[in-house]
Amino acid sequence: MPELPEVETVARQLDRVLPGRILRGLQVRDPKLAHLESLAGSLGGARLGRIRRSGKRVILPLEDEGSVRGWLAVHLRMTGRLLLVEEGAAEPAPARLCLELDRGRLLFADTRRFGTVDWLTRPAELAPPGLDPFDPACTPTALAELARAARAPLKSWLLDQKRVCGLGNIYVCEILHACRLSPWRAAGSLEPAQWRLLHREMRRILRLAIENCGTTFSDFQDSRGLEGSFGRMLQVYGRAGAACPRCGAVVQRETQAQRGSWWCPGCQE
DNA sequence: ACGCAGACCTGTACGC
DNA sequence: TGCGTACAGGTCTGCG
Repeated sequence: MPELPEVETVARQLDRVLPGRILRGLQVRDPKLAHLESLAGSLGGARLGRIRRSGKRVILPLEDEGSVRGWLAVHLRMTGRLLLVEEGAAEPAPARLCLELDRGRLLFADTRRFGTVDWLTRPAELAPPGLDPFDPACTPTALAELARAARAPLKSWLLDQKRVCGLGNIYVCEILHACRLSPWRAAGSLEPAQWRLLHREMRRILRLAIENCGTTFSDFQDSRGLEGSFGRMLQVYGRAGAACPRCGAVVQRETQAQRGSWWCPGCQE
């Protein structure tokens, strides 16, 4: 489910309440996360630091007297959720992992079990794989340079996290529609003005989605168990057969690189 | 460098 | 109601 705005939403919410809380215990409830079992004994008493996003991962630092012991890096993949459960409250969903805190618990719930949690100890491992859209280094020129001579379709190119990180299927479809660019267009064929437009629309749409706490298409929930409201603003994603809000043509869905692409043949080229 | 198939998992929606 | 099928926001590996 989660792309950059959803991960950012979760990280911001957790950052308001988690820093300073003490980890009392760690329960691994899914054998797929058995690699974390050795941490259960060693991390007791550690203090949570500032929570942030790196690419599509949520980073939870664990500290000791101000020095960082390491970072839990959570990738939510399709159905992962980080849910904060206050003292005494019932667990809203089956959890794969439970961090017991001095007050309450943080659950990692994840129906499809694709999500990952890694214990990182080297700062270099925290870096996102590609350019973050909000990184000052991510400029229209930098994007154009990265895509120079790329023949890959624009959509596949943008989904590759090693280039730009944070975009997923929903936001790529929405950004390309906003720019009037076809998902099938070769990435290396854009003019400088189109890269400027893409850069601007990418940031605008992601920022708007963050303000709306993300998109709940089927199962995204934030750390409070609430849905995001950006779904109401979708122009093309999931709207095959509907009229394009801009030109009125019928929105199409076609499979591209094994995934659905939604776009408007009337105004995207 | 790229596309594609298949994996990893489970739930939901839809057609018959 | 029940069964089968398609599909889902992500990413990896292996093959051509």
